[in-house]
Amino acid sequence: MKNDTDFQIEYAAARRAYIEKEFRNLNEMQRKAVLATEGPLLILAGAGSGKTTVLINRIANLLRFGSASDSDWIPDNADETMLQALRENSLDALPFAQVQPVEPWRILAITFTNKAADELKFRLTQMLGEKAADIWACTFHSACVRMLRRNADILGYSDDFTIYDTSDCQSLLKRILKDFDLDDKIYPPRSVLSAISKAKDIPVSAEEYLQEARKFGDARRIRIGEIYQEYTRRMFAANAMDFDDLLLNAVRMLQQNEEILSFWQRRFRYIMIDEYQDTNHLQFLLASLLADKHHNICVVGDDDQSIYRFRGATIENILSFEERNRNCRTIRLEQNYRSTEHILSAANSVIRNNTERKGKELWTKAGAGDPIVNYTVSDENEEANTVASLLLADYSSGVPWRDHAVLYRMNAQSSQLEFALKRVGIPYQVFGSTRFFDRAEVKDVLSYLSVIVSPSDDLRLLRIINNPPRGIGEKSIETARAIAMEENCSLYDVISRADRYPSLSRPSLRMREFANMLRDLHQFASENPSDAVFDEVIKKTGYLDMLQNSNDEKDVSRAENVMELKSSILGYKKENEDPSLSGYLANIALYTDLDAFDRDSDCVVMMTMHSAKGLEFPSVYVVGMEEGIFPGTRAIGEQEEMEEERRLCYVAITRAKKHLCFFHARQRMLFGHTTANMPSRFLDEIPALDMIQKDIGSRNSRYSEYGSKYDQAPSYGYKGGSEKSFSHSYSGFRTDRPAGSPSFIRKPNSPVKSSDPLPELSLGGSVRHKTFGEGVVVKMTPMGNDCLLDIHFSGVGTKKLMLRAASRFLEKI
DNA sequence: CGCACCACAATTTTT
DNA sequence: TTGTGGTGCG
Repeated sequence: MKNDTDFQIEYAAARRAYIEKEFRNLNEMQRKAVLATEGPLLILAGAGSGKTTVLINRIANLLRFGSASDSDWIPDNADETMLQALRENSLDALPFAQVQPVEPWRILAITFTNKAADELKFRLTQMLGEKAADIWACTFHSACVRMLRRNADILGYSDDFTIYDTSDCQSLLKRILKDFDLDDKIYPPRSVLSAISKAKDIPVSAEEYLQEARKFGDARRIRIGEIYQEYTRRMFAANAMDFDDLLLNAVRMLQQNEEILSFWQRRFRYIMIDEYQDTNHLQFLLASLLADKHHNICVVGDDDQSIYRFRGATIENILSFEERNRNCRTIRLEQNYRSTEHILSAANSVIRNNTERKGKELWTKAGAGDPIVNYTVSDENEEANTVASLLLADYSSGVPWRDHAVLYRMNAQSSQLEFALKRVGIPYQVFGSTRFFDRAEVKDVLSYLSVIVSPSDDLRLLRIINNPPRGIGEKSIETARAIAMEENCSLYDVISRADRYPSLSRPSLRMREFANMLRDLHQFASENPSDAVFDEVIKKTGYLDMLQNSNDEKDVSRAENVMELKSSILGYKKENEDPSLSGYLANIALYTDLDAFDRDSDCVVMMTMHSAKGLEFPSVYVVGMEEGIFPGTRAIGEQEEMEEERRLCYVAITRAKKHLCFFHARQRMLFGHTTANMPSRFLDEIPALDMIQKDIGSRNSRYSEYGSKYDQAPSYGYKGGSEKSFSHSYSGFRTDRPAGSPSFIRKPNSPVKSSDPLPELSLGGSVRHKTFGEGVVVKMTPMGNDCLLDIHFSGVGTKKLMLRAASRFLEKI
């Protein structure tokens, strides 16, 4: 009976039905995607269509049922009893529904951000428990690091290679330009770096690049080729890799070594890649290599959300996935679970103006919802004030701060908004300005730690050799560098035996003292945990002393930042079984500010539209909807650029769940110049039915001007501490721990400490606000441990303020 | 050698 | 307007 074809079909169908029941909470398309386990699969997932849910359930399906949902194969021992059990959905039918359940470590799930990876891991753990820990859910870059740490030696790197972040690369490049005596106006570091990055993406080596450039006789390209070559040489000498190198070297490693390739190919039976529209060519190569044995590669993406073309992402990867994988199945997820109809209609209408796309229409069962509001304001101050009052109004009707996001095109637009919110006491979090790990003092200390791990890291050694000052001057350093160049050894080697070089006789002693200190620290690091190394470093180098003995008040916050770094080291130690200093440093390099996004703290979120990708908020405020800003000047007249801007607009719109507001100003001051801009063309692309117009007019402009006088004073009225540290959020590592995060996650601009004295206000009492002047309290509405105040300021009008956070602007009179 | 002052330029940036 | 990098002086 058991080989009977009918039975086989029946059994497979019953098995599939059984599995389908497990995923009955998904919609049909989602379920299809979850159950299609074998072979290449392209999931075109519109914004808010539940793609993470699909990813997670797909993994769950693989772990639980293996390929059963997508296979005709039935076990030899399959019989009527088992079929019956499946049909009856009986509890012990599970084994009958399994075909080679997948071991967790055979799954590779690639995301683009650490945050997304953490989120994935967290949700997988929730669903699957402990075994989720063995799934490789990580970014391309961290996957590469993990693979390279095992075998980078075949490429000539040692396994404790360091990772250079963008600013490290920039300083390296600047050094090279200087040494080559090239003008950084003619060879701007950023664009040279991007040329190198593009070359690596193809990938083309420095030698090939040079050869090609020489063939065409292009002088500039030859120069860039030479820079590329030197850059590569120095990176290698420092045992360092930049972000592109991580990918490039992983690819090289797999291409060059059959054994390693086959190891990883066999290991990853299923590969999933999220945000596929943002992959570059190297990432495509890497994925292709890894998937070349099992061909079980599932990519999820949305061509309409590709907004990183400028960074080398190629939409081509997703557009041609079907051609490249002939037996590929494609599933479209178009039902949106996030937004209301008006918002989706706007999104669809805007993106329809793009030509290069697969074509997709989002729809929802959520209902029409509230129309979008398009505000016309007179200038950027009124814009900020309007946002602030809308936020306050919403908060006073019971909506938490965290439900709101303010999005803009450029980080430079955030400052006026910050002041407006600060003034009325709205807690907020700004993302994307100076990263914590980019701060000079943090980089300094990290450089010490890096050099201790790998002394051949010339770049970082240069950063600290005379910092704190130890009498090793520019001249001496140059001499030492020249010797290092000549002897083809590292700078460290030269200074540690400085007494051997007559030309270094004067700084010799100080150099050797410094080298000895590093050597001792290196020794210390091999026997002590990383936090102790940190302590030893700041003690022995006198770095913290330097900050603490300084008269500059900025150094107080610098010292705080340095100590914050220790928290992050401790955090790393706590979360890793085998914490090493080099592991910590690698982790840092791959860390971004967005990872610190803290949805637990009740704050309004401010970020660029780019950073907002992948997030959602009940209320979204998009400011600066003006020609020349969004779309930016550079995109106007450039078809491709414009389409990217439009995709960005699509991303911004689809962040909103319920409420969406646009703002455009009649005139705006940006970079010190006032310009009058037309409303953004994207606004015209939104159907009138979905959007109502509101003109704030110039009624309030007098008051905003009054306010603007103070808006320009950066640290106005702030007692002690650094302003910056309050308006930014940063933290150490976060594998998802929703609550109970260690203390180094700082709550930004959070309502003032409850210990701070609050002005004792009473209804009808008089106050003075540092911006608005004198006023009378006309209404007090207690909210949680705070209080919403309505204060009538003479000549300004009635303003709503939050007592706690606005108290530093307020005094009782 | 360190600090102060002035010119200059300034999308976006998952790693 | 803001931040940064280069130069010149004490």
